Amino acid sequence: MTGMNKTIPLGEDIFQRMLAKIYACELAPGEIINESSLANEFGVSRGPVREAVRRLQGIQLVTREPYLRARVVALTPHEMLELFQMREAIEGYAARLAARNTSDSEITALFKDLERARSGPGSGSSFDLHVRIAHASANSRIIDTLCGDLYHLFRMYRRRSGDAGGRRSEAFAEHWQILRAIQARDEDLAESLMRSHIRRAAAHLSEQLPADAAGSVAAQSA
Amino acid sequence: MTGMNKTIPLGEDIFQRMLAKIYACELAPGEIINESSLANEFGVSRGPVREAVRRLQGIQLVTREPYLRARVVALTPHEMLELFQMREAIEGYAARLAARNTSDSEITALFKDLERARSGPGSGSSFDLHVRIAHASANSRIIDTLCGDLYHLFRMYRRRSGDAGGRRSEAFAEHWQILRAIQARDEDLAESLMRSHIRRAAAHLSEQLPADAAGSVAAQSA
DNA sequence: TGTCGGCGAACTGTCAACAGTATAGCCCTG
DNA sequence: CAGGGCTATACTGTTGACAGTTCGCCGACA
Repeated sequence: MTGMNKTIPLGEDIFQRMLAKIYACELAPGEIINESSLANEFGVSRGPVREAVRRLQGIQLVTREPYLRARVVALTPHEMLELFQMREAIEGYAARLAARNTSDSEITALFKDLERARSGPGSGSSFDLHVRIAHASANSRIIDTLCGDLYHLFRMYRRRSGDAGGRRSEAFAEHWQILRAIQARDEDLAESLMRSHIRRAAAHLSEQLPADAAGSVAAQSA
Repeated sequence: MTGMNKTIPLGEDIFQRMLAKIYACELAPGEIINESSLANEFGVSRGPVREAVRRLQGIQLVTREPYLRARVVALTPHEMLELFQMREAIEGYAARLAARNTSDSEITALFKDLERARSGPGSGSSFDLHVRIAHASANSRIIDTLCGDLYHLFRMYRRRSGDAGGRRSEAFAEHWQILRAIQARDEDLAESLMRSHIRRAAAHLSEQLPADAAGSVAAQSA
């Protein structure tokens, strides 16, 4: 039992647990973060919690001004659309790079996984292809950005943005087309399709956002 | 004299000063960061320094693994090229948005500033247009990324990547063309030109990098 | 002489206490 | 009864000390 203790960096642990709490909405968007209460909830001092909060601030999951309380970030509908524009730019380019660099065997593997995801469990399978394409871009900076900051933010809000609806089968078809373009090594088409795909997802989201808009805005009304 | 003290957040100050030191290469790429020595150099405790280092880690200017010493990031030539690809994706899209959203008066102002920069001081004027276009995109997430993380990294390395050479007049011509496309509201052209511009800059850089490559790699050889 | 093992120094991680600031409630005043 | 200023409280910012880990040095041994 004493074997291979992984050198327990404590603040790192707190960081992961807070990330989990944010995903689980135990720390909801707009909610105030209290260092002290979190500290004794986790059974540690305020130091590690402080460190974790700073790192969360670094990846834009919490906002904070000097002597004010830190809050879990709450995206307004407008900021949400800006996020989608950012994804359109980066993921589109990732698709282009994927068409340029991915090996044929990797592409067939992607097709298989896509096929499997269609009949598989509903949640999570949709965006996984985006992550896979990000990795296929072979650009580690792009990978880190898409799978890090943007992915965190997106994951936070995915639960409320009904990924369900008729959009699911459409999304599958669009994913399939993108993979086809990558397989055909058509960089322009791959990028164009990915952009359209994300733009459609954004449009679909903004249709059902206005109802939620009041809530999002209310969260940051002082 | 007691009027308007700006509520001095101390760790924030250390953050800024460390940023300045990194820009000035007093903290050179690959150099080891020592919390204690920095602390008594700045005349504060280790706490604020620690906080500043975490934030620098957050914006990818320092790398750090659990119990190991933190270092100022040292980009390999390969990572440098990845950075340029990222810029190509985002700045290209920013140019597109600028063509869509910028007001006519703002565009003429940009032309004026570009003209003025040509005969003005050499340093800094080149990239400023990129910053301006980023702001013109009116997407705050794109602005933050381009003027934050990526800009920091880029600024760190600009001094050594000779921005001089015949490239300077070429860069001006390319900038002028981009602005023309934005003025004409030709989104596709604006994005395409911006991408070409950045790709050419990258090519120009990679030509004179291999000489430096040994140095960059040496910095991270244990 | 070269290499392995242990010892010590230096650094990072963590903690509990202290200082400064903003928020909230209360009292006083108009 | 409403509004403004004051006080109390709770939270963030900062500090110095302590614990755990890694790295470098030195000596012993083959």
